[in-house]
Amino acid sequence: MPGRKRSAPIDNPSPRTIRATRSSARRTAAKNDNDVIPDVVKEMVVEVRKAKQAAAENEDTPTEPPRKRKRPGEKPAKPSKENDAGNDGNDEEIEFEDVPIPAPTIQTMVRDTDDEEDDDDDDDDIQFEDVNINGAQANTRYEGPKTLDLDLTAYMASLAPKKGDRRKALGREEKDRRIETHKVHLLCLLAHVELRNRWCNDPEVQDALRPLLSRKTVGFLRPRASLNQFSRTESLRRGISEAKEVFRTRFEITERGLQRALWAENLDQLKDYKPPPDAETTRNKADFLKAAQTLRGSRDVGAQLFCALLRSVGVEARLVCSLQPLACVAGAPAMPKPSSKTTPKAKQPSKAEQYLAAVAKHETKFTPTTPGTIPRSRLGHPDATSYQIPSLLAPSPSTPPPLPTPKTQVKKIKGESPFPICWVEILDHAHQKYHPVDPLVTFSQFNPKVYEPPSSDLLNSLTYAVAFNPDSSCLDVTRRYAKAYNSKTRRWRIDGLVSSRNGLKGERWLRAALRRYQPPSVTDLLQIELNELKAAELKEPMPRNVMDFRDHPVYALERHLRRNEVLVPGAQVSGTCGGGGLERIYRRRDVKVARTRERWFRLGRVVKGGEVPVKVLPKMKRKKKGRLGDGDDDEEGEQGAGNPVFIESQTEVYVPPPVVGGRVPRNRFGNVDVYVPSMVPRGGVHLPHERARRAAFVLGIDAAPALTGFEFRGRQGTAVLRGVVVAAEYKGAMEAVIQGLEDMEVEEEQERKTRMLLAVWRRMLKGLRIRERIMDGVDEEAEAEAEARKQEDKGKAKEVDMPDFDDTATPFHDDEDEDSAGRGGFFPSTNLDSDDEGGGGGFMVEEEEEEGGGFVIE
DNA sequence: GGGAGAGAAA
DNA sequence: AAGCGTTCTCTCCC
Repeated sequence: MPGRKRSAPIDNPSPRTIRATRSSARRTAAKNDNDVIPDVVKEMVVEVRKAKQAAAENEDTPTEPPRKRKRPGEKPAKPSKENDAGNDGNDEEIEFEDVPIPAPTIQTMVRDTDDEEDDDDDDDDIQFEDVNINGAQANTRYEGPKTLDLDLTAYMASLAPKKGDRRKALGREEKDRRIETHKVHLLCLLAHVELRNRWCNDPEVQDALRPLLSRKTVGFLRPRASLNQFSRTESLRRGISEAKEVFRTRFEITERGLQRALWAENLDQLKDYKPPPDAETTRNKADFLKAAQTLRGSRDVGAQLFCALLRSVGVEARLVCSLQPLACVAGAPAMPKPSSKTTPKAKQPSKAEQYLAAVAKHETKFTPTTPGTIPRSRLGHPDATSYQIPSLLAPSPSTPPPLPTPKTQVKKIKGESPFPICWVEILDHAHQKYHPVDPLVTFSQFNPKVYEPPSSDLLNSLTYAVAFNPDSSCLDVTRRYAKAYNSKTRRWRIDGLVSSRNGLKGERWLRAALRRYQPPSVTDLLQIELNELKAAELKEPMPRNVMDFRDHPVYALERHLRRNEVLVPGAQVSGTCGGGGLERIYRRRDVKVARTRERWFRLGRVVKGGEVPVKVLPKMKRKKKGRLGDGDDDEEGEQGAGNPVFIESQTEVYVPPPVVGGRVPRNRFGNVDVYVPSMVPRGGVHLPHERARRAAFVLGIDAAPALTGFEFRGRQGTAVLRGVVVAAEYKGAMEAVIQGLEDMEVEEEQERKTRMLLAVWRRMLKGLRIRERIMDGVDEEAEAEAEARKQEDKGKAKEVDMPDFDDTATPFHDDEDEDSAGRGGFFPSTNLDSDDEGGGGGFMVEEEEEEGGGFVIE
C-alpha cells in the first residue's frame, strides 16, 4: 500500500502506533459495546500513565505527581472498594484520580488525519459509529469510572510552544498535538459530565435532596396540565425561583470547581505547579451522595445536585456544562507566568485575578434581575420559542423580588470565574422549551444571556456547552449561550477550525464524538430546540470588525476570498464594513470555488462552450515572491498568461465518447479518464481490478487502463491507474477470467511456498549427511567438534572448505528413502540446487516458522 | 487591549 | 502528464 506511509514527525507517534491504538480501541469497543465510553477513557488513562512514567523518568520532576490529593481527614484517596462490588473487575483497576498526565507522548485513539485519502477519514468515524450507546443502556451495565480528574493543565502544558519561539510555534506537529490534546480533553470532559449527570439520577442522592423542597414549591414546579400555557410557565418559573432560593441558601460552596485549562509556555510554569489546594474532592458516587447530604462542595457539584433535586420532584432537568478543554488553536491564553521567586507560594494577583477583581465590582450586573425574557405563547410555530419579548412588558407577579443578597450569602471561592461552568436547564412543557437556571453563580433563571464570560476570562470560556438529558443523551447548546457563535466562539472549537488542511474534519470528528451521546430519536421537542438553536445562529449580528468576517459561515469579504474563490456575478451586497473605506459584505453562499478546466475535468465536468473565465489566476513565479502581494484584482491577466478558471455553473457533466464495437475510446495517453464514475463511457464498464488488464489480454479484447487519479508523492504527480475499462458486454467474461487468474495465482503461490520449503528440507538433510560423513571419518571427538564449530562459524563456506563432501552430497536422491523415512517423503522431482545459497536459506527461515527454523546447519 | 497590516515559515 | 498560498506572529496604531 503505497499510500499508507507518510512521513511522520520524528518524535510524534508514528501512524502505525496510532493505528494500533485505534484498532485496539475498536476491539475493546466491540467486545462490550455498552462500555465504550469508559473503555475509551480507560485506554487513555493507560496511555497517559505510561507517558507519565516516561516523563517522570526523563525529567527530574518528582515521580509522584502533585495531584494526589487527600481529602482532609480521610483515608488516602482511593476509590472506595465497596462501591466496586457490582462492576466487572477490571474496570476498577484504574483509579481515575491521577488520570491525566503529561501528554507529550499521548496517543489518542482519535487521530486527526491529514493529507490522507478520504477512505482513511471514514475510519475515523467508524470508531464512533459502530459504537451505539444510549444512555439508558449504558446505565444498566456500567457504573462508570469513579471520577475524572480534569485538571489537565499541569501535564498537558508541556506541549505548549514557547511564545516567540517562532520556529517551534509554527510547527505542524505542534499544531497537531494541540488538536489531539484538545480532543482527548474533550472526550474526558464529556465522559466526566455524563457521569455526573448519571449520578444525578441516583435515587439515594435524590432522596437526600428531595426534602429541601416544600410541597408548595413542588406544586409550582409541577403545574397541572389543566392550567393554560401561560400559567403553567409562570408556575414553573415561580417554583424554580423558590427551589433556587432554597438551594442557594442551603448549599455551601467549599471547593473549587472545574476551570479552564490553560497551556503553559515553559516548563518553569509546570515545575511549581500545584493543583489548587481547594480543588473539588468529589471522586465517586459516595462522595457525591455525601455532598448531597451535607450540601457542601464545589459550585459544579452544587449545580449537579440542583439538577438532581429538580429531577427528584419530576422536573425534566438537564445538566449543562460548559466544557473547558485545552485550546486547540494557537493564540489561546496561557497559564499566568510564575510569579517571581520571592513569593512562589503566595500568588501575586495574576491576570485572572485582576480580571476577577475588576469584575467583582460589577457583579451586581450578573445577579438576578427580573427575568430577562419571557417566551411568548405561540404554539404551532416551531421556532416561535426563539422569539423573546422584552421583559419590561411583563414583570410577572410571581417573579420573586430582586434578590437582596441574602445574609446567608453564598460563600465564594476566591478567584473563580463569575460565570458558571455547570448549570441546569429545565423543560417548560407548556412551551416546549428549555430554560437555563443557575442557582449558585449568577442566580439567574430563564435568561441564557448571562452565561458567556468575556474572552478575557482566563478561568472560563464558553466554547462547548453541552446539555445532558437524564437518559445520558446530550445536545450541544453552545449557540443558545454564545453571543457571537459564528464570529467568535466557532474559532475556538474543533469544528470551527477552517482551513484548507483541516477542511471539515473537525466538524466530522465532533459529530462523531457526540454521536455516542446521541438522543435515540429526534422528537418534536428536540426538533423545536434544534430549530431554535439554528435560529439563534442566524440571528447573530453581523461582525463589527474585519477579522471576524474571515471564515464566517454566513458572510464573506472579498479580501478574504481564497485564490480559487470568486463571487458569483450577481452577488448581493449585504452591507458594508471596515474602518476607513467601506468594504462590501457578501453572503458566503455567493462565494464559489473556481477551478481550471483541468480541475473540473478531474471532477467529471467540462466547461460549457462560450463561457468566459470568471477570473484568470496569475501564474506564480517561484523565485519572485515579493511580487505576488499586489495581485489584488481578479482581472489580472497580464504578461503571466495565467490560468483561466470557471465556476461550477459554467460547467456541465462530461459525457465521454461511447464504446462502439467493443472499442474503448482513449485519451492521448492511451488511457481512459475515470476520475468519477460518471466518466465511464457509455457502453463500457470499469473493472477496477489489478488483474483486469491481464484478463483482457487473455481474452484478447480491447481494454483501456482506467486513470482514476494522481498521486502527489514527492515533487511530481504520478498517474494512478486502477483496472481497465472494457465494453460492457465483456463484463461477465472478464470477471470470470479475473477470478481464474486469481485462483491460479493462489495456486502458484502455494506451489512456490512448497518448493521453498522443500529446498529448506533438502538443505538440511544435505547438512546432516555432511555431518554424518564427517563424524564417520574422524575418530577423535575433538576434531569433530572443531569441524562442527567451523561449520557453525561459516555455514555458507562449506562448499569452499569441503568440496569433496559436497560432491558426495550431490547424489542425494539415491539415499532419499533413508532420510525421508522420518519426515514424510515429499522431495521434489526437480533439482533445486540453484537456489542453494546462503541468502536464500536465510530469508526463508522467516517465512516458514517451525520447520525452517531448525534446519540451519549446526 | 484588540484590530489591522505585513513579513516569514513551511 | 497535475500542487507553490496559507497562516502564524510581530508590530504598529487606535
